[in-house]
Amino acid sequence: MGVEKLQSLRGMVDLLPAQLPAWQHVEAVARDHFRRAGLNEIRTPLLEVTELFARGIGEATDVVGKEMYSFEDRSQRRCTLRPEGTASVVRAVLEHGLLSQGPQRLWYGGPMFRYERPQAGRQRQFHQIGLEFLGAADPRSDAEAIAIAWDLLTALGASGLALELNSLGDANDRAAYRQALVGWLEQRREQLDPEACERIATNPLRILDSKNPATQAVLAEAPLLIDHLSAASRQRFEQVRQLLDRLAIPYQLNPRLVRGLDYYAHTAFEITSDQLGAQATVCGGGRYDGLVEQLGGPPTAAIGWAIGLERLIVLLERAGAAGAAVAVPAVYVVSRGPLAEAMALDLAMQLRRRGQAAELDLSGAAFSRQLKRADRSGAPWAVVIGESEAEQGVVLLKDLLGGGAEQRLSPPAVLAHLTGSAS
RNA sequence: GCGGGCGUAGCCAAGUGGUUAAGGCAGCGGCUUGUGGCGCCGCCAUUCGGGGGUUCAAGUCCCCUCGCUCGCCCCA
Repeated sequence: MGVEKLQSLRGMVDLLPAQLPAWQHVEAVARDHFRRAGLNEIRTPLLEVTELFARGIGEATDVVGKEMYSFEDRSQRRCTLRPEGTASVVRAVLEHGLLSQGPQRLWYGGPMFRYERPQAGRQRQFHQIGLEFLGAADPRSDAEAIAIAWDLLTALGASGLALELNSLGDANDRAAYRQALVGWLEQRREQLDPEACERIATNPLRILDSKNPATQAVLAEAPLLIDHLSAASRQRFEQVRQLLDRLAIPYQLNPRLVRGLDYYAHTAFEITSDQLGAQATVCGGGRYDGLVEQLGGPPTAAIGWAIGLERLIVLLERAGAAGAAVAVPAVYVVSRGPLAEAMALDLAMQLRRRGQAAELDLSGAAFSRQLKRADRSGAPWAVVIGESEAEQGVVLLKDLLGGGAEQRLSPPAVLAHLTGSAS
């Protein structure tokens, strides 16, 4: 039969005109928050050398191990569509020597790609906005980064938010803890689910995150990372907490919060909402003091986070805080007959040149049809041009919101009337 | 990658093996060859995501496949 219908790839979704006002609203509010916080935008390529993510995110992670869109280009270079933003931002900052100009306060936004099973709030192409402070070691930067995320989400009207906080300590702390945890887990191997057993060798910290109730029950007694922090790490965490208290940002300590990407250290946090179902995390982030060095740069303290826009917009819709409707024209121009139609195009363009949103009806249908559309467009004014008006060089200006009263005016008078200039 | 549910027009949706696939919204045309919001009339699925099978007969049953969805996993 007919030609096979084409459709978008699985997990790749279109954003249609009716949805975009909500997106644009979120983006505008985010931009404004970033501007006031003294952040500068950075844009990096969607496609990067695979090694950037392998080295930056960690080979043992799920994201790198099984979720990347990787392929060889025509010159046999290993390429990957970015699964997250931080590694690219760090690469760009190093490549262009931006750190020599001092600490960098950056934000970014755009599509990310992960080959996962699509689900509510989880697509294969999804969008994040995020910020990165590079060269920021002070505990105040942790609190500031979190506060900016919290303020942004709150300002947008997100509801049911909770901030979960943990400290992962530094590399030494984690090595010590890892040893203690592995020892403890080995003793209880037979009580753990098979997946957890596998992870004892590969990524034991992630076992703490297990959703398996039986495993969680066993883990209730497990040693905690927080108890293996050095005095300095502990003190640092305490400072961050005090600053958050001072900012009146509520949080819950979650000693089991272990972020999936390898580069995190010290502060780790997630902002979740109880309105989102399984994919509850709207914002995730933390400190990644080792990453810059790992990617070939100087030792550089850093912290950042990312917000998932699809999830955020779902959240705003559920909270009834979604954006405005699609654009409404100021004038709807209706015409019939060759002379009138030419005049209508000219008038519409002149209105646009003067800053007005003018919609031109090109259907050539009966006036009743055209006016029906004018009414539905929501425009407060219609300009009506028929053959007799066109011959006399005048147009009718019709008030669609009031009683529908019409004035006969010359084109310059209409322009003056609709653009608010003195008539 | 694993498990459950679902798939009728642009959208919502009736239909539960018997042969012309309800209805509503939107769209298009007309009543009104020049006037909107209301009304009335007409048009809008040779076909039920796609393919195969069972049957005299399939949107309805079976298999495969694609997609959506919910959960697991992971994460934003």
